[in-house]
Amino acid sequence: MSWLKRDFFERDVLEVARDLVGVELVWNGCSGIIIETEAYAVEHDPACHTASRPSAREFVKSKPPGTAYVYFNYGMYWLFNLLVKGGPRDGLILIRALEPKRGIDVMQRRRKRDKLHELCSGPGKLAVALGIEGAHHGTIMAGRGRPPGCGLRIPSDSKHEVVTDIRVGISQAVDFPWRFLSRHSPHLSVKHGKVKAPDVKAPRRPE
DNA sequence: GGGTTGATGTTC
DNA sequence: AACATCAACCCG
Repeated sequence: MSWLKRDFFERDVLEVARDLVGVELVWNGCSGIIIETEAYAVEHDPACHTASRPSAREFVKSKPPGTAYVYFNYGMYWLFNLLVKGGPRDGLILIRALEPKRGIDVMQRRRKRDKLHELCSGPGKLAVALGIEGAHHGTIMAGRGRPPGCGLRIPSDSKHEVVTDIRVGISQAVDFPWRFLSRHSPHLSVKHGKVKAPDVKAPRRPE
């Protein structure tokens, strides 16, 4: 049982996203096994923040691999990502679901839910459960500078059948098969990725 | 079950 | 205006 080091995040973003399934995310007294991730690539991926946000490009440029990229979405939820950098493809990996392990009572209180499969079965949910907020943007999660309470650990008994799927909840590059999940886990977020149907209520383009 | 909707605020 | 979400609510 050892902490992931910085070089884990110095590889191709898809490889890292797949390898994170089965890894324990440890966060200030709470933890869970990562069972679902999504990869976003810095280059040639319209769904990645770097495609539209200068601040995200600056983050990638200035931070070391293994740094937490935390942002606020839909006016309500913090989403937790990890920076991959220094391999063939740089990117950000969204942590989408955990199997709760440690600090379950604390997570139940924060989530106001008792059932284990409702604690961390989604990226917004797991941030609430772990107590992740904007102040944690930039937390170093591997290598030198990592706070003692936070990190990524390889469990001794990691047995996961990793399945690939398309990414969830986006409207750009919807068909990239860059979602990775542990098959049959009861702690996943949504069941299957689906290509969004055209929105009939979308405003028509003026003549 | 599945589909729909409102809550909410940051970024560009 | 769009947005890497969630839970409550409807209907059946």
